[in-house]
Amino acid sequence: MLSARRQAILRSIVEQYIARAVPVPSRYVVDQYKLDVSSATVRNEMAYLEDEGYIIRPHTSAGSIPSDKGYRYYVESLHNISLSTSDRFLIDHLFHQVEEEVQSWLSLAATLLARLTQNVAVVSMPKPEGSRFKHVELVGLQDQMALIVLVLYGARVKQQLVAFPEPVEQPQLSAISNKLNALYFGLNREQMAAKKTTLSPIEVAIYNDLMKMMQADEEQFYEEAYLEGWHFLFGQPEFAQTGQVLALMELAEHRNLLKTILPISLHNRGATVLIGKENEAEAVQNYSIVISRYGIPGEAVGTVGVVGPTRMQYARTLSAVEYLSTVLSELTGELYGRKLDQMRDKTTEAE
Amino acid sequence: MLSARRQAILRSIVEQYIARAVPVPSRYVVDQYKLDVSSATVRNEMAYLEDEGYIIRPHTSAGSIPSDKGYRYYVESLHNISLSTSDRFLIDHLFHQVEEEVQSWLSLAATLLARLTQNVAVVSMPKPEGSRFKHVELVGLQDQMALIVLVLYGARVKQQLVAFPEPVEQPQLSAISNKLNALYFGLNREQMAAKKTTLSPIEVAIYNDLMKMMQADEEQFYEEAYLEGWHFLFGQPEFAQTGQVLALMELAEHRNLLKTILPISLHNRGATVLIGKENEAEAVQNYSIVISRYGIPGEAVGTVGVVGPTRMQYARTLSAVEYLSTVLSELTGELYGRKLDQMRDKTTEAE
DNA sequence: AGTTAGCAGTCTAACATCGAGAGTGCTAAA
DNA sequence: TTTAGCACTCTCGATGTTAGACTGCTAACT
Repeated sequence: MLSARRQAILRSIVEQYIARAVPVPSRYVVDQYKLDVSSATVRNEMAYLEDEGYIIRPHTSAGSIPSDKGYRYYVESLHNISLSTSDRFLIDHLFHQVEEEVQSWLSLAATLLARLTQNVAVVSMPKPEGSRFKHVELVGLQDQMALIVLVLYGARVKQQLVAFPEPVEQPQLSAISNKLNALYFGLNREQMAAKKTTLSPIEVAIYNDLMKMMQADEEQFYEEAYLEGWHFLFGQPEFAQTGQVLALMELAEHRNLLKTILPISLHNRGATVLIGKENEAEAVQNYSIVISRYGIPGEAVGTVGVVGPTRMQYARTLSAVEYLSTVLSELTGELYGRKLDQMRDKTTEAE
Repeated sequence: MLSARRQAILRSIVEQYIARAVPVPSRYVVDQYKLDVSSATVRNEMAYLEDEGYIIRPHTSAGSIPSDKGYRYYVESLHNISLSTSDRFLIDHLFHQVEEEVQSWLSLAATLLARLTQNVAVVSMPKPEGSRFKHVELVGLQDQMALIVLVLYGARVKQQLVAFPEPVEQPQLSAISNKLNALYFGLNREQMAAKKTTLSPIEVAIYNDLMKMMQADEEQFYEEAYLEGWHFLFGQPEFAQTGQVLALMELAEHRNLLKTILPISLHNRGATVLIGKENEAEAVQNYSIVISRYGIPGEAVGTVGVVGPTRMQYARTLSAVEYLSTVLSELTGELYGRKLDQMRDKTTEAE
């Protein structure tokens, strides 16, 4: 446990480094740390902090920058942070006037989060563990072809083309969809497979497609996510050399970034912060990740978070991620037909 | 008109600069240009090319790099280019095993094109000028809420939540959708607006939503496009400083890049190449764009193309864009129920 | 007239040197 | 325990220098 003064000094170093991206000399700490102490005293304390690994010096006669451990200490010491009312108002306002479509919500959330935190934002779809059949519709496109529109629980809509060996008329298609709807309503994939019924060849073809679509839906957790705000990263002085961000972008384009990041949130309640080397994946060990699960546990959960330099505004980022997580939770709740107050119980409990 | 030798020299300079990204000295031109001439002769010719603005020298005693005009000459001199059979085979193969869903096609096309050309690929949705109503489906989600699933011509499916002032049961929803389907089948937005009928308040609410959805569909031309391959750009030596690409990325994230790029293809048949300053938008004047329209003129068209440094492999890029454009045209054709050979007539005619 | 050898001249990139400035670490005194 | 003060270290920008890469030009050659 650090003495109060050392804490204050560390805090000052972290905040100044976050703000200015330049090693912080003892003099600047004195300026900010109002109590009457000289820079020499601060230097002594800084020497201790350096020994303990909270701060690092680029070279002997330079100021200090926080280490991952220093950032961690700083983050742990944050509490009672919350987004400014004006930001909250902005978010609420924008969410009220956006289309009522999941994609729009997520896209808006990603854009907003990126803007607020000046970093890359990640928002994934809210998804139940497995997909459940709700409704299917068959729309004839031409003689031997139709569009399958599959509605799953959670207002997820899938579409796929299907070709038949022989022409099929719309009335017949409607009959088939009625039959399938009656048969499978409310079931998940296993239950549908277990259901023994005799189906015509055409129905079998459609049934197979439905199963494939539901499976694909379950697998595309990692695919359907919004990544927004790359250009902020390039603006940061630590990434002036393109090489630094290159690895991260490659990861992102191969969808591996999402596989790396998204599972983090699932094992924790509330927002999680991973700083630099605390990350398992090597490519993100120069970055910090602030991430939170949202949605209704057991029903449908998604992930919302931020990736940025370890030198990020943790307080602001944490509060932004947390606030957006509750907003998205409410929206998911509406989608799943829960009463909002029921939902609030579940999310605030996590704090 | 340049003499054959000057052409050959220019060509050699362009190709070597594309390959190595380093100013090309006269000696290297001699090495590649097999005929017996000395570097001095080549230098004389290079002096001419420089006077005429085909090449540029970074400084007095440096090799030369092609100017936009030089690239333009080079591109014009390309002919009979086509993608290697192995690449073509790869593309065909991958497109055969992908899901039959427009999004999958486009995403695959973007990824492939980015890989093949090592640059940023842009692929936009195939879209008719206006949207035409095909089918609507109403799925009750909870008492006072339903999901509108709107199918437009071109297998475009839109979904939106709608809330009612009072509970509405599924049978009533089905009745409404039947009525609307009978009423509006095959109409575009203007025709739907012109159609005078008496609608119940709930029907009016849905009608309004439908109109909004169709309008949004028409406007989202610029939104729905796939951009893939950013990381290649950062690998290029000319963009080692992040500042260069920053402007482009910002443009991309605000969707303005698409507004800039996509219209280019619409006024031309076949692939279009815009080199450096030939671009109108300032932010892309350091880049070249190779872009082509695809689809069925008058029915539904989309855009496929590449953005990269002016120093790009034009032959390869052109052929890749052109080939993917025909592949996507065929797929669009299937979607719109045209016979493939009809379609081929239209697209090859453009060459 | 076109070509070329040869060489002077130009420019860059890499490296070394230098000095100013910034900050520290240490010492000795308060 | 704190601090004034100073020697020491390191960076950064400026300046200088040199080797090497190419060119441009001239004069000779075919």
